[in-house]
Amino acid sequence: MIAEVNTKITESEWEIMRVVWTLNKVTSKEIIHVLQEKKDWKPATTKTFIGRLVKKGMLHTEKDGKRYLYSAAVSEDETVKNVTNGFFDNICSKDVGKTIAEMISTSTLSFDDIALLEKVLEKKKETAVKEVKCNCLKGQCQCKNQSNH
Amino acid sequence: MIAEVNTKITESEWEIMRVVWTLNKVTSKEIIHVLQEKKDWKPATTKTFIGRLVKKGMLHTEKDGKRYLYSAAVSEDETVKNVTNGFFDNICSKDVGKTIAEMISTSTLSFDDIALLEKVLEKKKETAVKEVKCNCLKGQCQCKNQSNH
DNA sequence: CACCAATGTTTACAAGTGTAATCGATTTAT
DNA sequence: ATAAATCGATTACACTTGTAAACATTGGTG
Repeated sequence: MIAEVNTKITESEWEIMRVVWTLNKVTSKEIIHVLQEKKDWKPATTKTFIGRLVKKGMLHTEKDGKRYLYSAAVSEDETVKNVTNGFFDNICSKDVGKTIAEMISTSTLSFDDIALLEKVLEKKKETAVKEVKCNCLKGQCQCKNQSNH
Repeated sequence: MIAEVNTKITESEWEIMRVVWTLNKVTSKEIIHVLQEKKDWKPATTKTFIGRLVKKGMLHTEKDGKRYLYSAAVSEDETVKNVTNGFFDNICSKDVGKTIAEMISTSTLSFDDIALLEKVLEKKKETAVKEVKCNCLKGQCQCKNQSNH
């Protein structure tokens, strides 16, 4: 069986992972250094999070003399996907489109981004549905509120 | 000064809020009933979450005889926006577009959704930038990894 | 080779979260 | 009017998370 990786990630752990994703193979010293500036964490604090991530299986370790080189056991993409999925679970699937629209409106995007999004949308037409089915249970979204029999 | 509302919301609290957002003005009994099915929570559990939400200022109460009628003090839209903002804080602003594209790819969308998204994108062109500025600190995203001087 | 500095491990502790029982007040039914 | 049912408030408790100090180990330096 595959070694189980706990993909749930906390806010602080995310900070660590970002450094690892960026630098690929890092020592704790480097992570500590980066986060000391950004988050004003004491070295000990960063160490704690590193330790927890290793235990969770989200960081690989490779011995390098006295210390370890840390690397990511899960990709950033994968993690982002997990989080977004979890988030979309909290809203009615009918509202996902509207919510994405909202995100677009409030984000800063480049022309390239827009082009990409247009392309993706174009492609999406192939698999678009007439109406998204609501997956909520009665009492947890408007669609099923009035007349769902 | 405005009564402070703590907008941070936990997974379980979302469940409660969804019911309130849907039903607008509810008794604890109704909330309990809805969530007993979905989450298999004991009434006491639901009560705890309701209490915490009231304390946080996310639920308004209005006395109705012996009991209360609960209503939302924050809108679903607002809450969704808060959560997405928090989420986007965890990735490089340069990657927001790509991430939204990813969301579109993996979501089920209707033709109407796509039309809406196209419209929003069209509008977005007015304020699009040549290149999104990366807001990460060195060591936390690739853009600044190589040559940021 | 002994010691020091660096690095990982253990322990600590308060606050938040999930889960729930119990208590207390009060409305409603008998 | 008294008992029963209901509903909010209080208390409980384990686990997670943020924050960090103290401790232990060990590779490199003098």
